[in-house]
Amino acid sequence: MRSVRDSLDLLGGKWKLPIIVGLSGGPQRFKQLQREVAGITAKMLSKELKELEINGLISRHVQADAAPVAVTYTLAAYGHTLFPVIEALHAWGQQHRAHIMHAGEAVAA
Amino acid sequence: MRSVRDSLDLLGGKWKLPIIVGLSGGPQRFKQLQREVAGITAKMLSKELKELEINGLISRHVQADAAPVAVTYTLAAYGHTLFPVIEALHAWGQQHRAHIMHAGEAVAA
DNA sequence: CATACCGGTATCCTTTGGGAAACCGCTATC
DNA sequence: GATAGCGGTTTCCCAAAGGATACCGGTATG
Repeated sequence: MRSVRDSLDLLGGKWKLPIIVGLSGGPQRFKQLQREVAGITAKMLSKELKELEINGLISRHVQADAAPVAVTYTLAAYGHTLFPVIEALHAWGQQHRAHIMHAGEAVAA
Repeated sequence: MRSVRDSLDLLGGKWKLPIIVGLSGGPQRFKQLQREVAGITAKMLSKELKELEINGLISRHVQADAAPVAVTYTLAAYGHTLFPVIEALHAWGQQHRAHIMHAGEAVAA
């Protein structure tokens, strides 16, 4: 219970988990990531990325040599430990969508 | 990704999951539950319980015959489908606490 | 030259989440 | 009669979350 709340403290809010999902397929550049995490503003993305980095879940790499200075964000090793959480959420969300589609029938409680 | 967000829509916020955890041990009366979910106010608990009930995750039972009208909240069958989610969150939170102790470096979000 | 992309930051604003405290009728207990 | 517990609701209020918009210097592209 306390541990559930600990997790929620780190991962709570509208965007943290979606961002991690967005990075779970591999490193992404800022704008790429913004497109992937549909609906997020640059301000929010920037802010959330900072917090995620502080907590060691992702890492930020700057390639200064590149022409327009590329920045990539990568899911850190510690971030990978969140996969079970994400998978559980993913599975439940999927199941829930199906559940809702079927709703409308007689529901015996 | 969309499914993760769906889950977050239903379960997001500070209290929904803690409340479900609080009910996972069996039915609880309102005040009992409030004591169990440490820190929650009656207003919040009342509001969150309504939303959880609307979404079919818990059910509310009134025993009007009893002396001071007992009300009990129970995790509905559908609420039980959240156990994998809760367990994942619980495990991660526990692990994270250990992780932080080990690193000797706690960073609050 | 104009436009667009990159990786953001700064400013302003609205919405919401959520806490504190008072109060409700009812009952049982001291 | 006073107090306490139950299951809440109501009101007031503040802080935080989050959205919209504009802007920055740099480069490449048409």
